[in-house]
Amino acid sequence: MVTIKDVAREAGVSVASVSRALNGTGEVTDEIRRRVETAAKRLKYVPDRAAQMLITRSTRTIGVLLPDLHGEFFSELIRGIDAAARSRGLHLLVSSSHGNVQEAAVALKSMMGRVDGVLVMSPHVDGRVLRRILPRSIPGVLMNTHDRRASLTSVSIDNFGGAFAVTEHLLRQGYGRIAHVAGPDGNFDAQERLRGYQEALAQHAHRKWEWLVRGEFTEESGYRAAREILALSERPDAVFAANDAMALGCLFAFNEANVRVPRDVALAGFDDIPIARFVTPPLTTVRVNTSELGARALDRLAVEIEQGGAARRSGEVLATELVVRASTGTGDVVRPTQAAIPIRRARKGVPRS
Amino acid sequence: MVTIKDVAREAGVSVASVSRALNGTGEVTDEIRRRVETAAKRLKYVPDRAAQMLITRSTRTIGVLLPDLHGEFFSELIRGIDAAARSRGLHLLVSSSHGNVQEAAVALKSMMGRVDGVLVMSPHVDGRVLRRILPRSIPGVLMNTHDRRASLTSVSIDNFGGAFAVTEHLLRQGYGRIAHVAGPDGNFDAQERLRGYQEALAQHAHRKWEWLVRGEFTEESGYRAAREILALSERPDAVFAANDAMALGCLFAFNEANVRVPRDVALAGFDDIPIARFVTPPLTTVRVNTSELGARALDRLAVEIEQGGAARRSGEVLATELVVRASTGTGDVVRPTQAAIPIRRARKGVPRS
DNA sequence: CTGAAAGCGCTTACAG
DNA sequence: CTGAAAGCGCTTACAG
Repeated sequence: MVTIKDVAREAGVSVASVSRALNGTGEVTDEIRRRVETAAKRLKYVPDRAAQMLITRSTRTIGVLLPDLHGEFFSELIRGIDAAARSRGLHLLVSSSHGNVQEAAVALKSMMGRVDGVLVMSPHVDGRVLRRILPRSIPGVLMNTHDRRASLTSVSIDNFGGAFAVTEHLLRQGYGRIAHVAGPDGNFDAQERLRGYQEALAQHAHRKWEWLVRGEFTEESGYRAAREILALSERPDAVFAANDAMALGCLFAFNEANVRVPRDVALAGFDDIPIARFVTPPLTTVRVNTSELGARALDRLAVEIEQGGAARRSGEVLATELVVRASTGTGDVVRPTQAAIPIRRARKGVPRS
Repeated sequence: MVTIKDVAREAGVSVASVSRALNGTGEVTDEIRRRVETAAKRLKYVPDRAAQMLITRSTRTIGVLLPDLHGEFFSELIRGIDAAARSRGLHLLVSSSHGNVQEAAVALKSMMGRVDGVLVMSPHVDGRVLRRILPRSIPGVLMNTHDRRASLTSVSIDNFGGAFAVTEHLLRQGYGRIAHVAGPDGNFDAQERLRGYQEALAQHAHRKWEWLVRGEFTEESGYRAAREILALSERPDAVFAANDAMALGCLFAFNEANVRVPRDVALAGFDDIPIARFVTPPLTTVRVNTSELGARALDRLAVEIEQGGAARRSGEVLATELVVRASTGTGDVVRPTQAAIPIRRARKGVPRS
């Protein structure tokens, strides 16, 4: 292994000068810089990161805690985080696949000392849990997780606004009996989407019909939910599933039962996964910019790390787009819903589309 | 920050004893162990990773280099890698989204000193490139990338066997004019799948018809390929697309042109993405255990790290499964193709299903 | 079994 | 501008 001493000897200078020349910190004559650089190149010198970390107290690394990874959503999220990290010269230490709070806490603790901050999205880790685990000196940013005390920065998708927009779209299309296939109990996204659905119905006082069934955000649970719906004596004329995977499960069940979409029942989802526009009929849904969610969260965290505790905590909500396709009876129009707004306002439950 | 010195003072012992007691290395009396543990707990002591890395020359971290992340495949891959890493107490430093060799090399170099080994899957990094970048002391394992000189361990999906099996299935179903929508030129998976298709045709000497069009592994390119196919004066009676995304694009184009699947043309893909069984008709395809690919690659790498250069390099190929669905004219049978075999044999081009 | 001390490779006041 | 030296927090022969 070639160390800074070897370079210093080769260049005929002190290790201090090597450090200064290579890092661009402190003044160094051109002559010395040149000699150091050629020596470093000749010896293929690579500074030892561990030693740098130890002395500078900085790892240039971000920890990323994710739930069990399944599907497109996470690859997009990581993609956004990675691109933002790369452009800032930060490294990413990722950990996923923990099934409960304990495992998540272990994963998080084992990152301490290796990272300058953490990005967290986990059904098991909310603001309270994260605050308890994290040392004061390590900033953390929550993704798609609400922090009640708002003492941690969070970045979220506008689940409420998207669900509101799609429900309102169905109402405007003339559907009056809209069922909702909700996501798992306790899931933040699921709660917000349910809230958007209910708020839109509440705004249209003359349409009081409401029907709810729980799913697990999987195709299978969507299929089962649709079977339940088909068995109702009083069937809905439209179904809004809390994500596209469940909507696809519904579509499968409807096809099987010879129930035509949208003629017999309209169908809408959430996420705009790539396949949504390839199914028959193409699926009305809400487009979510997942990679941007990751990128924004990383940017926020980077700022907090740089400012070292001086940065203001904040909540940010990312806009969604309503994507209207044939499954709700009409064309292929894409309507933006709203621009990013502070979370405070988003949580008031006021329609914004 | 609380250091090992603080714990030593609190427990009334030397730092050496604290280190020994906490790490379980070297003999320590129960009395000392107890005092150290309570002191560590009371002070919430967490060993500084950077200092440990510096002195032990071990990071307990694996670097993972991936191409631009798109789709389900990568979340599954990372999932498999992460689970295997967790069970060995290893951390994961991931980097993706580099568009060329230079960027990949920079990413890889910036990992040096932070990782004990690297896992690589990148269209821009083959065995030769990786060997040039990596210091001798850092082992590397290639995923789905062939190393000509076989001086690096690699773990791959049996693309050849899967493509052979699906093509043979079409031939046995009686299709004689099978077109292939290939993946990008120079892509390893694409090359192997093409080879499997051609080898299966070659084995059935009486079926000489062959037609090839290049795609980019995207739905859009599959759609365009199908448009080309539809324009042929002499149309094929079956299409084998090199991945499911392109097969879905084909299906979309066929539906649009009122060409019925499988009545007018049979269709098969590769990957068995979740949606494959939900489209109409359900898609015949080849199932790939992506998370296992990641897990196996990590396990191999971990062994090489432990053995420190003494480990034998090896090639491993993971079996695939042919999944027969309605898009090729029949039921829902699932047939395994083969067990994992050494890459040497796999590369002979002998049919194994 | 235990402790004093060396040393991992680097950065950064400090003095010149 | 440059170099000698201290020190980051830890592990591990070494001597007792």
